[in-house]
Amino acid sequence: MTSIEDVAVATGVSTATVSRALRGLAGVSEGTRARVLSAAQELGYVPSSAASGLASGRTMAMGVLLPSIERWYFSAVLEGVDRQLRAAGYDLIVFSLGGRGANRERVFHRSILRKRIDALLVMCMELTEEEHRSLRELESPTVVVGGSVQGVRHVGIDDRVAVRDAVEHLISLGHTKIGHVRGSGSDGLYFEVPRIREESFLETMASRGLPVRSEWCVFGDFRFNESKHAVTQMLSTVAERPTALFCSSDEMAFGALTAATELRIRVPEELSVIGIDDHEFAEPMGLTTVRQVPEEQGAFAADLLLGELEGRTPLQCPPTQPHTLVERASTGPAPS
Amino acid sequence: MTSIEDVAVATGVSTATVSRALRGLAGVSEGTRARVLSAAQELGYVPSSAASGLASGRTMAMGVLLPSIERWYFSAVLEGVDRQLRAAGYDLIVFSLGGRGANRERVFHRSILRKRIDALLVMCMELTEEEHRSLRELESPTVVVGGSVQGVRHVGIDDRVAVRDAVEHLISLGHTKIGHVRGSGSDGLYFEVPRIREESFLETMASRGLPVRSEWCVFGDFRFNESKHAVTQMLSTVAERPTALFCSSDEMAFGALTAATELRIRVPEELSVIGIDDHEFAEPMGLTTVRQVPEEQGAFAADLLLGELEGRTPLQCPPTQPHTLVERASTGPAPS
DNA sequence: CTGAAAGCGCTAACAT
DNA sequence: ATGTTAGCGCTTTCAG
Repeated sequence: MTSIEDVAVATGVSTATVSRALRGLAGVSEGTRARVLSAAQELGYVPSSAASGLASGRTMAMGVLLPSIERWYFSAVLEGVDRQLRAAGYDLIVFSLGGRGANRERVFHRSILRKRIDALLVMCMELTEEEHRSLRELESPTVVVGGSVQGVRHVGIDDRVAVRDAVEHLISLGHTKIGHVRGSGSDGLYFEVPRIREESFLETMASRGLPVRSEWCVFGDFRFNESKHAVTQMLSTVAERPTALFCSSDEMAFGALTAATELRIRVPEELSVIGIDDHEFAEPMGLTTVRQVPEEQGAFAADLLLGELEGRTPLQCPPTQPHTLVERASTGPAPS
Repeated sequence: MTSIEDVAVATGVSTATVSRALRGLAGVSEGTRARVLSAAQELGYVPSSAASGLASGRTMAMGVLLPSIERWYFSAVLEGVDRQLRAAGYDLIVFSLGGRGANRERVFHRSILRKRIDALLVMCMELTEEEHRSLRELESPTVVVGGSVQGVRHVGIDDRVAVRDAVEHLISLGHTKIGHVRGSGSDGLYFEVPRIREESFLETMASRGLPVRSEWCVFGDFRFNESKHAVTQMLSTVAERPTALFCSSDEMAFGALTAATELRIRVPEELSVIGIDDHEFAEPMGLTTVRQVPEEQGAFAADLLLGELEGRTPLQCPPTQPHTLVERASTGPAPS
């Protein structure tokens, strides 16, 4: 590998000057900079991140800790994070717990703390007190994306209001018999979001004086398949059917939609379905939903962290991210 | 930060011994090792990856270069890669081109080559000759996952055969009027797979003496929405409809399914639909498809690379990954 | 089995 | 504007 030394020799300057020139620092004459640049180019020189990281204390990499990569929300956030990071010349290191929390300790110690990252973005999970302390000692700025977590600032929509908007949309269409398809965090990894969504559903119903029937509330595990089964089961056994279903995520709403189709229950004439997310499939499936844009959330969070790494003053309370009701064909007036 | 020096002092041994003890190398008495371990534990010592990377030349990180994170196949592969890496104590660095190939040069030089990774897994895209050379100089083992690429070994299914299996399944059901929903790589990032799938469709049809009608072949861009529109358009304008549709991916098959539903075309009575992938939604949507398991492919590729990093002899031709036809409700006998 | 010492390749004062 | 000089924290010969 060609090192900074080689470039220095080739240009006839010191390594310090090469370093300065390459990083665009002030205090290098234009002539020298040009010669350094071309020599570096010529030699195919690429600085070693390990060496510069060791010397400068900055790794130019950011970590993202998440429960799993594959879920729509997570990969979308990742996409947004990556976009900003790439633009800023930072690398993205992914720490996935792969659905299980078991190896979490190892992830944290063997990876995150190894001075490999300058900042950490945590997706929808709580850090233990000890993990927090470790990060504070490392002085790595941290932010949570997606689910509010006590004591840590977070970037995300206001789930409470988003749910209320969804449910009130149903109510405004005349629905009173409203069921709920809820999720939960696998292994308690991101339990906050499903909980808040359920609470808000109950609150909104209560505030409108509408009863909630427990047989209309089923568990869809944030998944299409689970939701489809649960909803099928519910719709085909219950004495009286709900006229609308609020689903805590679009994927579960897809399940509800599919269940309805298979049971020959017309949507929205007999059953309205609303979700949350605006998943890529929501539009083609005609699903009414509350849109959130995870990619933007990820980008926002990444920018926030990036800003702090560049010395901007820490933002203690990032602004709430926007959500919007998107009306499509899956909701309609309650049957009379 | 507590350094190896601190641990050495606390234990009363040299840093060299601490290093050996912590890494489990031979030549350290059990007593010493135990004392070192407990001191390290006590002090909360975590080795710096930059320092050890610089000194040893191994970063304990692997890179994954992909066109975008969010597409199902990519994130699923990533999940598999991460699983194996995590188990081996390696970190995962993600280089996403974010759909556009523009910043590719920068990604490569500013990131990949910066001695930040020990090996590179490339997803579905070709490396330029120069990129290859760079990696060879770095001596980083490389492998491509998902689409065969000339001159580089790759891990993936045999797309040609997979497509043939799908199409022959339709033919065996008596279909002769078969259409195709094809994809393509965005910006030529992963053009190989869609091309092979299309070719194989044509070949299979030809080999059975079946004509291919160009008006039945539409472009779905590997997406639900595009596919739905294209299929809707096609089915509602064509003089005679096909009785079956082979879709180059499940997501496009979902689009076809949805299009059919909206047009009140019964599946599979009037139209059979088959995809490729076995996407998470395929089962609940009742889609017949050819299953591939990207997570396993990613894990396999990661293992392959990991093995070489540990000195196992390079595998020039990784075995073809398996695919299986999964029959569900979306395919049935051709209408008579 | 353990220690001393020489770097790995770069950055960051401090000089000039 | 540029060079000198120390390290950054670890690994790795080479001795003992």
